[in-house]
Amino acid sequence: MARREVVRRHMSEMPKAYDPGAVEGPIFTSWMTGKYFEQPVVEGAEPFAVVIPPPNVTGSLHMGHALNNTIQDVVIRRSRMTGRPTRWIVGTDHAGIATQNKVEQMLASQDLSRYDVGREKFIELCWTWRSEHGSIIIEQLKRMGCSCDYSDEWFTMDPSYQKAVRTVFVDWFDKGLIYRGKRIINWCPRCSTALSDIEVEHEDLDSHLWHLRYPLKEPVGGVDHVVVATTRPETMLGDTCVAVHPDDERYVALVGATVVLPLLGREIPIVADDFVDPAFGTGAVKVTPAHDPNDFEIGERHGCAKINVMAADATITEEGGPYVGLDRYEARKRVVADLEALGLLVKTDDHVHSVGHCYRCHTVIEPWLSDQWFVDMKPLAAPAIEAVRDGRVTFHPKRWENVYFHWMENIRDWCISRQLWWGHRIPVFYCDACGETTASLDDITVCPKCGATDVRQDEDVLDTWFSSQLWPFATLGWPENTPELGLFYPTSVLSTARDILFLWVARMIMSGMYFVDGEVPYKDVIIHPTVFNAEGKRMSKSLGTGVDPLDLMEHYGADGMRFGLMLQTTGSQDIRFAEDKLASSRNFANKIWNASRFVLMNIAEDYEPGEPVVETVADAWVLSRLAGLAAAVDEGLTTYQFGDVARSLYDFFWSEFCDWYIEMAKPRLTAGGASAQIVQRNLVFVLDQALRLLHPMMPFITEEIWQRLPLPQADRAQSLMIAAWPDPAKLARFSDEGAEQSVSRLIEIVSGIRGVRARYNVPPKQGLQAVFKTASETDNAWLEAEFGLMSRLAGVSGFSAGTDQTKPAHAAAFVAGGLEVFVPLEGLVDFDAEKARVARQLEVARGDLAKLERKLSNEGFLAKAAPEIVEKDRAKAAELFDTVATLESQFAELDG
RNA sequence: GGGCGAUUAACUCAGCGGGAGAGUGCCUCCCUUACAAGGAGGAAGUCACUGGUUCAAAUCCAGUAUCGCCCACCA
Repeated sequence: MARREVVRRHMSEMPKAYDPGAVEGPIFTSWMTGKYFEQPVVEGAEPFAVVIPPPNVTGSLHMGHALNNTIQDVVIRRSRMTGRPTRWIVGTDHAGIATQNKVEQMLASQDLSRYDVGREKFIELCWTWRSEHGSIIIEQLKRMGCSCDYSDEWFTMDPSYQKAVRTVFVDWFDKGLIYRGKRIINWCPRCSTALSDIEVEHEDLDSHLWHLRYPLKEPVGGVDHVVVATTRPETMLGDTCVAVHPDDERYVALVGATVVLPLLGREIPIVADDFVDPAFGTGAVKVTPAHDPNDFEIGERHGCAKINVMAADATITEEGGPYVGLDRYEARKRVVADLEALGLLVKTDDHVHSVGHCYRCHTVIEPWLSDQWFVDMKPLAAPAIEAVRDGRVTFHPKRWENVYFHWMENIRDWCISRQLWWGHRIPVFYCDACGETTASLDDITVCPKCGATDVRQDEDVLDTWFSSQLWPFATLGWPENTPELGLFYPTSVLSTARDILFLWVARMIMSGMYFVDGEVPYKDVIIHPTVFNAEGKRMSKSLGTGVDPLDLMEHYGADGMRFGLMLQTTGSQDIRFAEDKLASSRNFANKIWNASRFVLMNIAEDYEPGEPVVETVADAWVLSRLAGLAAAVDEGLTTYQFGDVARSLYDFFWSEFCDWYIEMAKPRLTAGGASAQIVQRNLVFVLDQALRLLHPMMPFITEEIWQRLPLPQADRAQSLMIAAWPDPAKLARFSDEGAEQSVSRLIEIVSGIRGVRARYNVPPKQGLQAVFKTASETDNAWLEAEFGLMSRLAGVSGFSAGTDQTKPAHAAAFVAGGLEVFVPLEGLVDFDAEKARVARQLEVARGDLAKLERKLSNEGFLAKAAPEIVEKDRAKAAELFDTVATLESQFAELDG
């Protein structure tokens, strides 16, 4: 009922310019009210699901989100229109470190730390923070028009999600895939937590290679010291041996000797180890097993002590003797200075080396020895590698599969424990009485082994990515065996940025296959381009190099931003964000608006909705082009070629529908009668189909217009969102090669005449005459039939045509569509200019002809090229030959 | 150290074996009853370089240069 009113809205309500701000809000509300985002499951139809990469609750929309969510919405809306039960699962990620940082900052503003408020209160504050800020990004997705199922919004700390996380942990723990160990991990002294290897960002920094002289306790063969090279001199406080290569003749005699560690006086051995590269530095390595993964290995092999000289905040511990309490960089300075004072600093070389930084706060990470929980990844990786290899999961573009394989085949164990408070607490309980360690789905207070009642839970929480990896099935209700899980798993497409390929994508495949019957979590993975700024730099809020999607939507509309992004999403090329593309898209929206306004304005009072009818070549042409468009769009979306699709839509709508078909339709509309009725139907039909094809990329404007279209009953729907997607197979009936050729020819001739008009500055209102010298009776008939259109489009009021026509005096002349065209211009022709122009054309035509003739006289070409190519070139050569002859005679005439 | 991507018109980018394209910008004309966020016309490119494959190369292969990205236990 409400819809009826909407349809009846008169076009006078359509302002001359499209105003996205006035349209988008109400349209989105109507979608929400209509519950179109929650499409019911239909028996027999193949479900289609996408899980959104859950944005952090701390997040706000940036250009990466804008692009990624446009892609997902395009795919989702297209699927929904094809009638498949379609769900876009939405939600947010609790984002352990990021959220904890936010709340800690908040506390810091009151001069408080998390320790001041305590764990319980702190977690409570995190929940409060989440409820106050966590839905900002969800609202921004709505602003973009994203058609997620907001009625079922997920959060990675929901009770059922917590259950999924615990189920996974306990299962892997019981299977021995999760273990605890004392290892060198990546420690962020600022966040005060361990990080996994892939949460560390390496950056080459200019630094130094310090050469330190370590004295021997007793000289060996006259040698009283060994020189080691290091990039982190402060770690020498934790040195427990010096290593050399066993075959290094310079040092072989020293193996087994004792070094007195400077500054601390500790006696440490010289050991031989294959790891040492004799060519690097001095060939002698100071070994600090507690502060370097390689040194850890060497230390293990030689039974050296592991002395931890650094505290959690990267200050020196008591093990560092006089340096206790100093920050690591202050300690570095002091150690170097003190060694220099002792004459033990041999030299300081400039040295560039790669330094790891925390991916959350960019603090330099410290390799640090500590007790952590790990996942044994190799057994999980094997089936996930296989799934991509055999095509159960396909990456787009495909080359990302190699990146995936490389990482998966060299996968290392995953450190999953974090020394944070906000997150999924590790469900492990220790019994101090009997030493038992238990992983449990439910909290326990009694030791299952000895019955002691003072069990305590592990203090750490899990890596946020540990819970994120469960997203595709935890959001479908797993570990319960829900109907949703059966219907929508595996999901259809995952679209994401490449920087979380390992952190998230790979891990979802591994855990999904492990827990859901060996089934992959999604069939297609789209790795979309990264959006950079105009200078090609990463967009960054802190550096002020970013562009805010909300501002863009303000200026260009949500549709303008979406379409502009889609235009730039081509191949695998990263996007240097070009705002002028958004301006064209906003203009495009305006074009759609005005073309629609024109169509609606020209619908007669007694208009009867109905099927399109081919009355003229223009009708046949536009329907044929539409059929081609539908096929191209459908195919392009299937293969995720978003840029191609956007361009096809743009070109069809603007260049073909607006510039030519609407212009060709005008005389018929003005004339009225049966022909007007037919052309109205065709205009409505083509517009309707075009709006459907445009809808996934430009949902708002298309919906707003579509509601006003007078469609046949069968084509109607409550919303364009759920209207039928144009079926290329059905539209193929409109394909008409002949009509396409005929109109191409017409366009060529009209453009030629317009060119004459522009060259001689003939005012638009001044009519022109045209004389066509044709080659056959067929041409004459064709001209006779199509002249009406031509006259309107080129402003030609009269014509004569025939095989015997000759060039009138004072006429401009050109060749187009296989005809010689003369436009008499009494007194207007500038002979010199015209001569120069014809000469130029002649030169080009002769050049082309010569090139073609050379090709056609090449026996290799004739023998080996495909016959249809040869045929095409022959026809082209014949045409060029005629053109050259014509131009030559024109030139001769001008000469005389 | 290993790998990947890019190099096409002034700018941003398509095209990826057989006629060099688009948008923006620029030049000329036009406020024509859908749209000046518009219409019509136009100028503008040894497709980075070198070699190879092919009847045919912007397109495939190899190498070079420049820029960018990723991976790697680079004391």
